[in-house]
Amino acid sequence: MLSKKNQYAIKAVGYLAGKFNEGPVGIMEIAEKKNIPLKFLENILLELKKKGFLNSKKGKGGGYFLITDPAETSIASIIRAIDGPIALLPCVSLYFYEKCSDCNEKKCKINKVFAEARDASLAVLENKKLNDII
Amino acid sequence: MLSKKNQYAIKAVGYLAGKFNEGPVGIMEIAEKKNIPLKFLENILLELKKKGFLNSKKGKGGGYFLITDPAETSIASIIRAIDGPIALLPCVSLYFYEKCSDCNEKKCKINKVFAEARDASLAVLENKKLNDII
DNA sequence: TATTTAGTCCACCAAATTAATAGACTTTAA
DNA sequence: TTAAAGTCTATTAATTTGGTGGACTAAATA
Repeated sequence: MLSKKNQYAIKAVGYLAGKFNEGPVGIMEIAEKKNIPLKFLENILLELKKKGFLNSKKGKGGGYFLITDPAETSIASIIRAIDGPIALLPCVSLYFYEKCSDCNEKKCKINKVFAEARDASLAVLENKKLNDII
Repeated sequence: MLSKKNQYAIKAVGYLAGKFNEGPVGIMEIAEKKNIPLKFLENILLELKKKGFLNSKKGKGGGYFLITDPAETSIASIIRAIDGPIALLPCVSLYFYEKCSDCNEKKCKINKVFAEARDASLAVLENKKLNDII
């Protein structure tokens, strides 16, 4: 299961994708429309900004806006930015790999099964873009 | 990512699957072979016993053993027993479903994408059995 | 240029969950 | 009867989660 933070992040970023190229969207508007606690949302948007998905404009009429192309930004990339690994085990993660303490991955069947599950899941999450969740 | 507990559970149950019908396996043996903290493993095996996957025998020569057929016991069922939902969002979970506060699931594209990811992942995890990870 | 609106940033907190440990108790084989 | 092995309860430590507070900064506009 994704963290709550990540669930909110996806909703927020989906909302911003729907307003791509329409100027800054106020954080209050996103919080209200998507039912996200304001200050929690602040943390999330800031993090997405640091990770390069969003930018913001200060002052009156300011807000957040998507800077990556929603037709090119995968759902997987958002999940990785917030929660990290998508794989179910560290030893099959592509971006956050950690070796098992006790198994030989060449032979380990657990590794094989979970690599297959990861591939199946990523086939969807890498392929689907923000445009697909507007 | 699965919880550490679940990662250990899968290793342990995989080990027991490899000794199916060979009598009780001591908890110490599992802990050592699979590099799992003994007392933590105790919790895990007890939980798997309560959920109906294992049984145990007390006293000298005792230990734990699998009672479900490893050819029929899916990886998905073990994950559900320990961590609960496999889906990435509550609103697409088959066994632990929770409604979103703010979206119409008939229309929600987020729901659709994550349902598809869930199906892809489950196609593997439901299909792979304990026999496949010995 | 003063005021107001709105985002930035940093620190903090409480609750829940996760990971792990301790130790007394029960059962069973030899 | 004793030693080996699982049972059970409880406690603890660490981490994550979900959230708050408040001072600060930038920009529009009156």
